[in-house]
Amino acid sequence: MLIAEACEPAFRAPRPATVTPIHAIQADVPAAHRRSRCSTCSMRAVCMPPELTPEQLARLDSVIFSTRSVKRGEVLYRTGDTFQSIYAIRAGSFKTMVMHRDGREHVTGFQIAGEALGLDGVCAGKQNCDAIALEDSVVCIIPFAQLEAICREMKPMQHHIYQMMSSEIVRESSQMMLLGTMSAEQRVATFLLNLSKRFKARGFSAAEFHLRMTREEIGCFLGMKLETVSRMFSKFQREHLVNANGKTIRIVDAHGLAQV
Amino acid sequence: MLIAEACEPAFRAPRPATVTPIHAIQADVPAAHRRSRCSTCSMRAVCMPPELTPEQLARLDSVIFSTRSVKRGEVLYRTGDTFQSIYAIRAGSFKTMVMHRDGREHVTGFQIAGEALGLDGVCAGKQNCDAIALEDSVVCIIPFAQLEAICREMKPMQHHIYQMMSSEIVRESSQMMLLGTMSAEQRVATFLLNLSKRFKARGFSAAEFHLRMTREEIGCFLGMKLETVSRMFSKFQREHLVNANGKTIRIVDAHGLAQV
DNA sequence: CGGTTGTTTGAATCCGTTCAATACCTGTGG
DNA sequence: CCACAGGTATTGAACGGATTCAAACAACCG
Repeated sequence: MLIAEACEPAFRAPRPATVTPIHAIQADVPAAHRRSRCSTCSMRAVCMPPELTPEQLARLDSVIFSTRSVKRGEVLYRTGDTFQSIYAIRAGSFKTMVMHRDGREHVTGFQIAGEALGLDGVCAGKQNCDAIALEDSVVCIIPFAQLEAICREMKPMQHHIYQMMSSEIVRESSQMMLLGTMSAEQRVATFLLNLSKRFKARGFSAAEFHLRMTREEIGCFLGMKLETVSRMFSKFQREHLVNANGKTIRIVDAHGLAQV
Repeated sequence: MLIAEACEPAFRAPRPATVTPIHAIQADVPAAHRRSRCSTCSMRAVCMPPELTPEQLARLDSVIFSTRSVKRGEVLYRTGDTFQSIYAIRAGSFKTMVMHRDGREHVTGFQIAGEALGLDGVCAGKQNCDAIALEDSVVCIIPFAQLEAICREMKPMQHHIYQMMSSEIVRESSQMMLLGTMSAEQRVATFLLNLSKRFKARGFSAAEFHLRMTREEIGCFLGMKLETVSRMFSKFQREHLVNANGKTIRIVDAHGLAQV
C-alpha cells in the first residue's frame, strides 16, 4: 500500500470505490501482525502501480502480510529506531516530526490513508523522525530488504518506489517554498486546500472534513504559533472563505482561498 | 557520480585523494557529451557504493559515458523539461529553484561537486525545478531508464540510489525545520556550518571557503531578505565567530557558531 | 461533573522587512 | 592601465506582521 502523493501525475490510479472504515478491519483480531493482502486491499488502486499481474500481486502478498494497529497518540516508530520496514497507512492518519538537539520540534508532514511512512529511514539505516498516530490507525508493514528484492524482479514496482520517493522530495520542496516565502495567511490557505485535495482523491468530500491535528500541530507544521493559526481561521471565517468551528472545516470559497 | 549527502552514515566512502580542478578536465574538447568514465573518476569514492567489482564498474561506464559543461548562469534543466537523466556534479556548483505561479521564487538547494541533481524529476516524468550553474561547471549525465536497469542487476547500486533519494528527503526535512523554527541568526549559522562540513568532506578547508552564490540567493534559500543575510554576517563578524569579506568566508569559531 | 486539554481573542512587544542611501567589487572597453 | 558601469553588499531608520503574554472560553474524557 504505497502512494505517490505530492506528485499528481504519478497518482494515476482511479480513486478507490470504497474506503473501508477502520473499525471494519479485523476489529476482533489482536493488535499487531495480523494477516493482510495487497491483492484484496480496497486501497490497492491508490498505492500500487496499476499494471501488476495476478502473479506479481501474489508475490507482493508473500512479503507484505502483516499490519499493525496504532492507537491515537501512540508512536509507530521513533527517531533512531533501526530501519527495517516502511509503512503504508491503511486507515487513520499520522504526523511525522523531527527534533533539534535543543529540543525544538517541527512537524514535517501529516499522512493520511494510502500514504507511505518511513522512506527517510533508508538513507542512514535508522529512522529519521518520529511517527505518531493522530487517531486510531492501521498500517501495513513492508520489510524494505524484501521490497528491494521485489523491485529487482518487477520493473513496474521498482519504478513505483522511485516515484514515491521522488514525490516525497517534491512535496518537501513545496513545503520549503511555503515556509520560505509565504505569509501566515497564505500558508494556512495552502494547507487547507492541500488537505482538501487529498481527501477528494480518496473519495471523501473536498469541501468538508475533520482535522485530526491540533492548532499547535498545524502551527508547528506551517512554521507559526498556534495563536496565529487560530487567527487565520477566524479571518477566513469573517471573509466567508471557510467555515471553521473547532476541528470541522468547511471550505466555502475554494477559489477565493487559493487567491489569498 | 552519485552521493548521499545530507545523510552522514551513508556517506561511508573515504574522501577523494585529489579533486580535479575544472579547467583540467578535457578543456579542449567541445562543450557537451564528452567521454567520461566512472571507473577512472577521481570523485568515484564520493558518489558510488564502495563495494563494486571492476566488472560492475565497466557496466556503469557503458551507461554513464557523457558529460556536459554548463557555464556560470546557464541552465542545466528547467521546470517542465522532460525527465530523462539525473546528473552528478563533477566540478562546479549549482542552485535549484522552484517558482510559484505568482512569480515568487525559492531556492531549494545548493549543490556542489559530488552531489546529484534531478532526483525530483522521477516522480512526474518532468523536471520539477530549475538547475542553474553558480560557476562554470561539469556534470555527468546518467540516463535514468538505464540506471534503473543497472539497479535491477546490481544490488549495491540499487541500494545506493535508494539511499541517495532518502538522503535528499532527510536533507529537505532539516531545511524545513530550519525554515520553520529558526531565527535568522540561527539559519545563517547553520547554513555556514553545513557548507563547511560539505567542503571538508571533499578535502577542502572547513574553515575558509568561497561562496559562489549572492546574498540574495542565500536569503532566498534561507527564507529571508538579502539585507538580513548581510546583517547576520556583520553580526558574526562583530562577535568574532566568522570573518566575512565579500564572498570569502573564514569560520573563526565553529563551536560558537553552532551554539548561536 | 470536574479537571484537563485545546481554542479564541486582545494588547504589547520584537524581529525581520522595507525603503533608501552609500560603498564596494568585477569585468569591460577606451 | 584606468575609468566607468552594473551588479552586489553594507548599513541605518521606520514600519509591520507574527509572537508573546495573558485571560476567558469551549470541548473532551475519565
